[in-house]
Amino acid sequence: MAARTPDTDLTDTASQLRNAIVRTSRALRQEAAGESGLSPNQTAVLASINRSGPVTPSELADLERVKRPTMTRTLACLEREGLIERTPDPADGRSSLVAVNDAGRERLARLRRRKSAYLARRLRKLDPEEVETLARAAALLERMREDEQG
Amino acid sequence: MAARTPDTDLTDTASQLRNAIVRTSRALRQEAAGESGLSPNQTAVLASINRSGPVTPSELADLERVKRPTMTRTLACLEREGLIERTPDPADGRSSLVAVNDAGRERLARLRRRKSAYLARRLRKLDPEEVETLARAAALLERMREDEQG
DNA sequence: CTAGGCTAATTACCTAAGCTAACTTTCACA
DNA sequence: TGTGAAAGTTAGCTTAGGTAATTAGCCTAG
Repeated sequence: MAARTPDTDLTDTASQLRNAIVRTSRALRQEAAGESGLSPNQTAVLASINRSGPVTPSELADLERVKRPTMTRTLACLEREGLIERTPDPADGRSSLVAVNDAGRERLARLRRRKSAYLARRLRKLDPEEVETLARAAALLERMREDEQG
Repeated sequence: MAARTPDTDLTDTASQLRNAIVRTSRALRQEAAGESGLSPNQTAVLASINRSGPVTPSELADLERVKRPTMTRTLACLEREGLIERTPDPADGRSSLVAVNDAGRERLARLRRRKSAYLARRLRKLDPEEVETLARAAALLERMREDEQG
């Protein structure tokens, strides 16, 4: 059976999606510089730690799909901000377990509530079904990312 | 009437979308480093020039929502790669008009065809209606960006 | 039970791509 | 025609990605 979605459409959609993501991500970074005190990257990592519980830096690097040195730096920053805590890994003396502390959870909750954030501001101008489309797109992007985990 | 989409949902969706975008954008950058020869940013700018025809650097900076010095650097790079051309702006001696040349159009077409690109690869594993959701999300993101143009 | 190799984390350094500030050239108009 | 604003660039800062090299801890073969 012929594919419902021929490859030309797919690569075209891929291009459009890619450009939209790149541009939106740029806008997000720019806004974060303003006020929040935490860059979009740092926020995403903090959310990841929160979701995955105590986790080693290496696991986290894999989750976020960055290299370990990059994660080392991000974690150092989150630690300096007092949002995470490390405990020695009982199973491996080379490693440690990273977890979000109270301050970090508070910060995440606050960020999640921010009505004036770039995206929240814009979402409020959309129809409910458009918001729903974006919510499902977000879930799909995460799923796509996780699928390639191996 | 009560909003179909209460603010709590909105800010929550905003958070999820934001993290998904940040992470996907990271993955895109990483892939681009590999092979394509053009970063996602440079690609997005090239596509923008192609879409908007001959355009001044300032207009382009506004379109992409970056500052002028940033655009100067990106244009310098695209020019070095031989993908764009500048002609003096007949209407303003301080400025110039930037346009994609044949090599640039060829490059864009090639990128659009790349079936092995990060997103294209993953889109092929989704249902058609999921692909459709992402396509609509891309359009929405672009629209949201343009709405704030002022 | 230890030698050698593997792995986790870090450090040092490079690059891309945002930004602001400051400078030059050109424009516009009072 | 002189002055202020605007376009583009240059210089320099920051963040966040990367690789290579180092250190410390783990594990296994002999």
